[in-house]
Amino acid sequence: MTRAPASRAIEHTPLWLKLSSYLVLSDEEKSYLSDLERTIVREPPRTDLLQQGERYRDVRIMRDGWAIRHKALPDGRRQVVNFVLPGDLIGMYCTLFESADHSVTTLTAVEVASFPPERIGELFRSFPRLAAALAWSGAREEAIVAERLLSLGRRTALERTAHLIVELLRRLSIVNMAADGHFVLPVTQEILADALGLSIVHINRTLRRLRDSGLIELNGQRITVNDVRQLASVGQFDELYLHLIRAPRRLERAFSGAPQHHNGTRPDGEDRPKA
Amino acid sequence: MTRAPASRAIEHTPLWLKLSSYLVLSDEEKSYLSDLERTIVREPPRTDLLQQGERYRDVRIMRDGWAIRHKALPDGRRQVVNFVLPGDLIGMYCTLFESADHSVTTLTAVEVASFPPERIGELFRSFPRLAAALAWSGAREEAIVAERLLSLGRRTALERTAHLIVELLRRLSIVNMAADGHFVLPVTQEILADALGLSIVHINRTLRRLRDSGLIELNGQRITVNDVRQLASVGQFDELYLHLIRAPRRLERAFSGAPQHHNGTRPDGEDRPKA
DNA sequence: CGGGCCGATTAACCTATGTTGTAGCCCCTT
DNA sequence: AAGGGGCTACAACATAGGTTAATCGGCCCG
Repeated sequence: MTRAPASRAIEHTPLWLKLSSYLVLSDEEKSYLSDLERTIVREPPRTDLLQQGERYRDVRIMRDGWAIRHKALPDGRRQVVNFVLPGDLIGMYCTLFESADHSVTTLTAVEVASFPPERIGELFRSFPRLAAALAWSGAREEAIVAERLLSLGRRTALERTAHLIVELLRRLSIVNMAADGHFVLPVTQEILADALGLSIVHINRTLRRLRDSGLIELNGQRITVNDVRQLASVGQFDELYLHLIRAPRRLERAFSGAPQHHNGTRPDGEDRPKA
Repeated sequence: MTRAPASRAIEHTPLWLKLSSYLVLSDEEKSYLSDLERTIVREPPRTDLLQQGERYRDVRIMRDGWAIRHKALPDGRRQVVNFVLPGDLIGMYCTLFESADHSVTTLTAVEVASFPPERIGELFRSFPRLAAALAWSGAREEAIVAERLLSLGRRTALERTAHLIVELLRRLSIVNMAADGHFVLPVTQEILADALGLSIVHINRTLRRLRDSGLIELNGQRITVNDVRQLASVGQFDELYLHLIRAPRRLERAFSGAPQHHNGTRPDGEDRPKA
């Protein structure tokens, strides 16, 4: 692992990009966030950033590169739960738990920020809007996992594969890593198989069908989506679950006040539901 | 829907039970939580508490009864994402989003508490430890979904089914709804099928195998697990993912201080990682 | 008492996907 | 240049699980 100074201004950090699509953050929040990303670490491909069963680890913020979050059965069968892209958090949840129930492994060389879990408490106490924004980010991740569950449970191999490709395309464009329907997919077919609950042979067959039908092109790790519309329709892709829309105004309002000490009296209860 | 006064003291509320297995909460936090559960609503079976695509809804806390969280494809195929048991939150995440990406439907008559989403902001601002505890609860739920993803992707029908039964048994015992390996499973085989990504016929076959091998017994909706150990081993069940262990002490410590105003200066940074 | 509906059950048959095995390609290392 | 490892590709065969359809029992309701 290599250490390196933070090279980008916080405004160009993928996490910032992602969060600010959700909330407008204040200068104080911005500077706190940038402090969290102060310690930058580089790791080579195929490094475990977190291991199933592990007790304790720093929280990481992915800044550049790809990783996978995966779980394994004792006999070696493996499921990729999600792809970790720039702007995603690693082990955020794990700090709330005694030990990790999944592993995170890099696919490419990555650049991650790293901070000790104690700072999560600090964050919740002092920066409630930031805490809520991170909860939002976690919720969005869970929504992605739930959608993948729908894929594995109820979509055919072809549909699943199409769906995943469209999802990655959408997620990558948020952080400016995809343009014109093509992007780099630094992934072996084995990993795709483990993500989609298929055998490696069947993933191969399925990709072939997608190529033969002209929907996608593959050149090494570069994938080109020729017709996003049609691919999305094959995969029954509905981007609602990615929750790319800004927070509802009513919620913004609920967060807009200054943080308050709790003092035993309950905040104004005049907004009770219809009696 | 029927309104009813809160009948139980907060200490016996399932949410309280669940959260206090995680954090020791103060009296102030206790009274705020009890205030959130002030408005109680009863709903009959087969009622939608939340609908995919819906814009806005109160947050609900399940106090009694069962529900399912599910997603549907346009053509009607359906996946049950999770079972909602007493102590679980409904739509908590959805308030952070513009609209819901899943539905929640009751299986039995239920008793839920209901509060407007604005109070989430209030909660984050004034009760950071409570906010963290709810984030923990959300993280735990996502861990359950991820484990189900592993099931659908990599476990056989028999393993999946065994795994789910053990999971429900464990979750129900936390809220005192299972004893001696038996509990009420208010669920049709169609719902089980939708939860496990199987056809209804195959669920039937699989349950038969489990019965024939003497691992479980079914009498109407009552299910009895004769040998939890063995059933868990069939399902490759490892309860790590349920995160039933109390919060690590280091995190308790991080939360133990009084809430602080943020003031632009960063809280002590002396606990940086090894340099 | 006679529908009629819903859910469980089972049989017979079918297919999507898994398994096994072989080959070729690319890229590294020596 | 030879060898080896990792990955893609594809053919041949095997099977877990899906589909269709029929039966049965319980329960509600007129």
